[in-house]
Amino acid sequence: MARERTGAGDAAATLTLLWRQRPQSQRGPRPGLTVDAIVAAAIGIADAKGVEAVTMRAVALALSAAPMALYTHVPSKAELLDLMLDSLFLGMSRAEPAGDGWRDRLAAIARDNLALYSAHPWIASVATGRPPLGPGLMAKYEYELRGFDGLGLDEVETDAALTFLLGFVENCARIGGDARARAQADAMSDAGWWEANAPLLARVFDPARYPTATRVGAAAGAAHQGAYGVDHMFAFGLERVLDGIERLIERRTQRAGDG
Amino acid sequence: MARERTGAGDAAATLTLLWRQRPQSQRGPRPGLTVDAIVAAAIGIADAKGVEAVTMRAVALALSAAPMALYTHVPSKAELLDLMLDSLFLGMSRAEPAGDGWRDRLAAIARDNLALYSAHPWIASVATGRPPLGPGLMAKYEYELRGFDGLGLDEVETDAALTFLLGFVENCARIGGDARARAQADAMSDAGWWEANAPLLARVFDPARYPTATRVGAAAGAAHQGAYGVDHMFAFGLERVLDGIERLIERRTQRAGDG
DNA sequence: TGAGGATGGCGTACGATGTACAGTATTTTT
DNA sequence: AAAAATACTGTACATCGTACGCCATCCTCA
Repeated sequence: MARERTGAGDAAATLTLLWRQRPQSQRGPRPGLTVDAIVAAAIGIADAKGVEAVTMRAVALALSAAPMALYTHVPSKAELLDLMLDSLFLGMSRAEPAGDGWRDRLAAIARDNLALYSAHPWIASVATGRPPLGPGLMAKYEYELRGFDGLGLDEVETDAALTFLLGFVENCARIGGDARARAQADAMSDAGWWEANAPLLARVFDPARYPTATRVGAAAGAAHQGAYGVDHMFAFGLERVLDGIERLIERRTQRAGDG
Repeated sequence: MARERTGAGDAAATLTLLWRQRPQSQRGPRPGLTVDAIVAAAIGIADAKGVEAVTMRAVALALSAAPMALYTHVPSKAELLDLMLDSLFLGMSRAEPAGDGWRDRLAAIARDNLALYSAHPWIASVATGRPPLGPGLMAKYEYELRGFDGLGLDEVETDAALTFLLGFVENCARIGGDARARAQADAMSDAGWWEANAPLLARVFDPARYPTATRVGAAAGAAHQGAYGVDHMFAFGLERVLDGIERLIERRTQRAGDG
């Protein structure tokens, strides 16, 4: 029922935390906990039981510490979520793309992002808002921008195109993650849900009033049975995204030739 | 800190509620509350103070009722959110598009959806998950599918293209809504945030390590100052989306000519 | 060889949330 | 007039993030 947001804490504190710039003093007892350990434990819980299971109490329990002990290292839960995200960004694959052409490069970026969401479905429900400007995001941004090298787009266009591509992937991941979460919660797949509710819907729904919706909905529903739905959505959308970017590139190349 | 999800309740109960199919019996005291009144009050609170302010207690207070009185009419908060959404869908503009060509039709659909998100920014953070299969969504789906009439796409392609288009708009709305919410919470715009944190970031961030990110980020940051950022993102992305769909249409038309 | 001070960690407690449960009040039906 | 069904209310509970104050530990300086 509850969903979390990132980037809500004090900005300066968050930045120094993300870049691990806190000067470690000598006085005082040895820290038994570390930021990295806390982040790792939180990610583990999120992967295993979803974000809503990531409570300060649960994270502390996983580390055999008292709940309030976490606050020595992390200002609040919002910062913890930022740290979790950036940590995963930092760990993403950055294989040097073997210049297979820009379409393959961008498709690989999209697939890598989808894989990240797939491994950690909770990211899609947390990654909204201002992204954490940590080393992970920076490395990711740098790497992904390189995929646009030599396409003739200017800086603003490149950033917009990347944002467009990533937004598409995130949207797919969100829908896919929700579908999976629901299937788990209901112990019933989307297809099963439809079958269970079809007769009920038939009683209230007048096909004559919504002819197009009836026709298209039936065909789309049949085609999207099971987990195949999101895969198809991703494949279809990715082609549209790349075609759209291709048009932009063509126009820019043409303009450069004119000028 | 908390975000809500829809579609979590009992499916059959939700459907009868969405379509207002509950048989009203005669016995017992006159109802002082109605589903519509509850939904309207909840929407009012969400518009004024955000979804997180929509608590059962707050909605009840707005209706001068006790918190638990709501549960007579609405099974749970998840259903209430479903009802809020479907109610807004039902109220959307459905001007018959004056056949200006399919690009204008789809652009109008996108703009109408963006306007809805703009008037009720909280929708973007609630509209995840299985959509409420109520009269509002049905009417919306029917209307929007009509925008694809005569393009030569089959049913599955039409549904996929519409989902693609709407997903793009929702993503824009989510980012825009978050930016606005942050600006309100911090009493500081995104631009102001950047200025305040730039020196701090400069201390931890090594431009030599991320040359592309530095160059593109600076240009994109300058271009996206203020609220213009999301407008630009929407305009840019919409062109890409329509270009991508255009390619698909071209291919289908060509195939039909071949066959 | 202490004394002082900074720091890590903990126990308790508070306000907010959704909602279960057990009534009470009000109306129609028998 | 009694019974049954319905609308509403008051209280209570588990769970969450986290403010606050206390203690234990360790370095540093006298």
